[in-house]
Amino acid sequence: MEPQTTPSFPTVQRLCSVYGLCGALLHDGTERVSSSAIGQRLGVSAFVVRKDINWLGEVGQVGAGYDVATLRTRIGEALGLERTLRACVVGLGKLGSALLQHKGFALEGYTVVAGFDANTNRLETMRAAVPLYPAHELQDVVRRERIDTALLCVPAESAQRTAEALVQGGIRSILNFAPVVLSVASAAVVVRDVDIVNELRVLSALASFQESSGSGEHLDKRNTKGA
Amino acid sequence: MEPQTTPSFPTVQRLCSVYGLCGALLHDGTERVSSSAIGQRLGVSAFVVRKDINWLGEVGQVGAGYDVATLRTRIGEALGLERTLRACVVGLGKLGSALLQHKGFALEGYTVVAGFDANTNRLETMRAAVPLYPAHELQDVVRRERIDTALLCVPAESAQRTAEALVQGGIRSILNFAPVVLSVASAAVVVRDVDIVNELRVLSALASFQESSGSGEHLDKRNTKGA
DNA sequence: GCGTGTGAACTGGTTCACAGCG
DNA sequence: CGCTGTGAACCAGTTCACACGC
Repeated sequence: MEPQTTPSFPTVQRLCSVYGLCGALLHDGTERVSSSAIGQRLGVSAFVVRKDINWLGEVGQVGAGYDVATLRTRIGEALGLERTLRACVVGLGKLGSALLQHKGFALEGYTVVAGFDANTNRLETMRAAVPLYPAHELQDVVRRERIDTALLCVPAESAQRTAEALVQGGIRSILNFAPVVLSVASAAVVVRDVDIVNELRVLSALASFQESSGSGEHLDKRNTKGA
Repeated sequence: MEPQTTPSFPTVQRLCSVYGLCGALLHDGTERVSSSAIGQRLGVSAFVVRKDINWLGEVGQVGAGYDVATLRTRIGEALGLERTLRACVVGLGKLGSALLQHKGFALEGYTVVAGFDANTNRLETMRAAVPLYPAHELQDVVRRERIDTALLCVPAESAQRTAEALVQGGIRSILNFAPVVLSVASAAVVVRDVDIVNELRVLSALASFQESSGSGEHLDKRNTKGA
C-alpha cells in the first residue's frame, strides 16, 4: 500500500519529471504510455523508468504500458505532490519579479501568496497580484501567512541571513537561486540550490571537453540533477 | 600536464563550484583554503573535494592547504573556463528578459551579444543593451555572430523546434529553461536542462518525506546537480 | 510478441585509512 | 601535528536478463 522505503534521490527527481510528463500527455489526450516512450521523452533508459515506477508498487498493465492518468495520480500520492503549497518570492530583482509574475505555478501545486524586498522604493513602484512586504517583516509574515516554501532570489551576500529569517518564521522548504550554498541548521527544512551561473560554467566545461575529444566521446551531458 | 581522463560528471560540477568559490574568496582577500573549508562551504565532504582537486594533478602544499589563486587558475585551465564565450538569450518573456538584463555574466566568462523573440511587437518596445532580432533570423544571426551558447527561454511548445534552429546555426551549447527535455541529434552540441517547475516538485516531494519521517531521517536533500 | 515486474550482476562514485611532507 | 595525496574497501544506482500476463 504505502511506500516501504524512501526512494533514492535520483528516483525522486525522475518520478517528478514523469509526473510532469503525464500532465503534458493528458493535455494532449494521450491515454496510455510505455516505459520506453517515457524514457525517450526524459532522456533516460526504459530500465530505470520501470524501476522507478515500480517503487510505487504495481501500476502498469503488463502487456500494454501504463494508464497516464493513473500513473500521474499514483506518483502524486506517493511523493505528496497533490496538495497545494503556499509560496513566496524573496528578493524582487530581475529574477524574483519574473518568478512572481509567472503564471503556471498555480497549475503545478503552488500558490504564490507574497513577495518581499529590502528596497521599499521598489515595493511602491511595482505592480503585483499579491501583497508585497518589506524584508524586515519576512519572519512575521511567513509565520502569519503559514507560508510553506520560499523562492529565494536575493543577492549572494544576503542569502544566508535571509534564509535564517525564513527558518525562524517556520518555513518548510527553500529553493535558493543565490550563488551560494545555504547552510541551514534545522533538519526540518529542505533546501535546494539552483545556481544558474554555475550551470553556465558546467556547460562551458562540457563544451570544452567536447571540443578537445575530437567529436567523439560522451560524458553523459544531460543530467538535470539539482539545477 | 594535461588531464589524462575526463572526470566524472559530478566531479565537473563540483570543480565548477569550487572555481566560483575561489572567485568569492579572492574577492574577500582570502589567500589560502583547506579542503575541509571548501567542503563546508559547498556542502560536501572534504574527501571528495580532495579527490576532485587531485584530478588536476598536485596543486596544494601538503601541510597548508591550497593557494586560492592558483587553485582557481588550475581549475579554469583544466575545464576550459578561462575563455569568454558569446551567448544569446532566446525567448524574451519574463525569464528571458531577466537573464538578458542580468549583469554579472560578463564577470563569469560570458558576453551576451543578442536577444531573440517571435513577438516583433515586444522587440520594438523593449530596451536592451544588445541587438534584438526576430525569431526567424535565429539561425542566420547565430552563424554570423559566431554565437557559442544559447539561453533558451521559449515556451515548452517551441523549445524543440527552436533548439533545432540553433543547432542548424552552429551553436555549441544550450542551457534550456523550457520544461521539456531537448533531444538534439548532433553530438557536437552540449545541452543542459534547468527545469524550475520540476525543482519545485522535487522540493515538495522531499518536504513530504521529511514530514512523514517524523523529523528524523535524511535523504541527502541538497544536491545541486543540473537544476 | 509486446511490455511490465524483478532478482542478480555490474559499474563507478564515495568513503575511509593511512602514508608523507611541511 | 595539520592537511594533502592516494590506493583499497564499500555501497548505491544502473544495467541486464528473464519470467509472466495480456
